[in-house]
Amino acid sequence: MNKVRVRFAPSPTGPLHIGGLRTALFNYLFAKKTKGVFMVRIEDTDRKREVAGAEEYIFKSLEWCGMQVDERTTDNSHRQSSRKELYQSKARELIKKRLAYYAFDSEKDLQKLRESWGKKKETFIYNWKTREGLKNSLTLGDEKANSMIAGGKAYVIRFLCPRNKNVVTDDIIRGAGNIDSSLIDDKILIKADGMPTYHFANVVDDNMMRISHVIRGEEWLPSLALHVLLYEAFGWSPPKFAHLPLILNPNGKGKLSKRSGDSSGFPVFPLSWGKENKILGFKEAGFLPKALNNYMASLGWAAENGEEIMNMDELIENFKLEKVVSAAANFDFDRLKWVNQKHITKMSNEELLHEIVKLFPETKTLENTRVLLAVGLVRDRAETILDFWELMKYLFYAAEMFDEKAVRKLSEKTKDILEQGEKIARALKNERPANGGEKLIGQCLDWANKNNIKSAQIMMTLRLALVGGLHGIDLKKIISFIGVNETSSRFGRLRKALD
RNA sequence: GGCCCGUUCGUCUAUCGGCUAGGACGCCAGGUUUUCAUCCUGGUAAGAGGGGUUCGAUUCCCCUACGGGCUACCA
Repeated sequence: MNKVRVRFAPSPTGPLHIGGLRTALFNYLFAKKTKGVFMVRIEDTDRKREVAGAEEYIFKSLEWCGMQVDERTTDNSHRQSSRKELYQSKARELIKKRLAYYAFDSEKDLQKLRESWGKKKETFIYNWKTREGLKNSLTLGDEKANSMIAGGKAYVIRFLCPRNKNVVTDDIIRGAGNIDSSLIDDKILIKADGMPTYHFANVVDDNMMRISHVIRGEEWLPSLALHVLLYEAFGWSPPKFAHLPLILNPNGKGKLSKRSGDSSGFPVFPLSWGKENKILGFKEAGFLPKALNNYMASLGWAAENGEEIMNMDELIENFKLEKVVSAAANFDFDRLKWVNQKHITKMSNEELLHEIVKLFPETKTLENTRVLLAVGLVRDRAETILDFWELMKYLFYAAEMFDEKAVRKLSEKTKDILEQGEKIARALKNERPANGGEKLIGQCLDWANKNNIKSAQIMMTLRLALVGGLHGIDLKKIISFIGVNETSSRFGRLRKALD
């Protein structure tokens, strides 16, 4: 078998979203699995839709996800816009072979035709059915067409789609298919501005770049027959195709979109985007790239050994293109969070701290060993990296506010409890910090016992004083971490707050 | 409208004609945690409908329904 060469071919029309990223991932996994080459090609043939910064965003996103591009040029050649002349000369080859022709119909004319056909409840298609009544080099003759072009008349180059031909297609994921070529239109190959359309540039480039497998989204399935016809027209053998299932909105209605992410409160982009990075990405929301990759891979594919939590190496190891499912998958944010949490549990405290510092620069001002210790204390509770600061804040700073609901649960003996706590804490000030929690809580419970106070009540009171709410890690661990002095002062703070 | 693709628990999926349909997320219950989580144990819940083929269909074929995609000088 020839060496595998695959490409991820996005359009720089905006931030890459999770659908495109998943396509990139499956290309990458397949390339790595087969020791092949992973390339990126920027399909920027529509200058009107090009968005500044989008290309950079694509590369940054791939980098963040850990998908290294194997062949990356230093010039412009990864952009289709750099190859305008090539496509034009290729289109002329087809004209010479009488497999393509010039057309002069204006966009307005065509639009009118579509409208009038629409009124008849029919669809206008520019092909065998209609081309003979339209303005093109087939009806006008070569001579006339050439002189029009020489005279500066705007033109496009169209593919002369054969009639009544059964086009057989094959797909690694979906198997064989066949389509009647009479249904396909004479696709524009070269637009009036001289740029190629997607279909043409795509076929020419895949051939020139010796792409072995085209792995792309399902939305391209309807044009597969056209592409096959194009390869045939050139006499090229086509690559193998694999059309990936789409990622749908959580409710299954439509392709996953930014809008649904907004309204349901989850990101759809890997990195932040927009003015002042207004739109949050998965990165900023505290997701690990390996978790995102893991989750994206699970949309439409499952490892044969049943493994659910995999890093990139394991994904590559287990990946099989032919095992990708053909049905579209609904995006499920809850499951992504679970995958992320599982990846967090596999990381060391040091690795976690490294990630936390990136999201919370303020932690840099704190003593490193203390933060590391805190990370170890709270790590089991984190779903995302973004959760960490909220989870360990109280280990570094006393709460500014006390949870109101919790305050209402306090008994009339609260002040006694806190005063007693302060007394016990003061008496323990020479104790080794590590023992502080154990001793302090032990003595408080003894005292509570003797004074007819329920242990649950005293624990709740002390927790509220130390944390500011009724959540958080074991009280003994908190006290040992912050020390008896700080503990005493926090007891005092709550006592004063209740005055 | 036309064409294409799809349809297994609410969700992601397993099943290469033998199924008491498995796993995971979520949800519910219990246990651990003197809190909240984590964690553990258990539970809930599915092959769209109708025809074939077959000794036997979730699995193969056809029809219908539903969903999605495409139908541009966008990709």
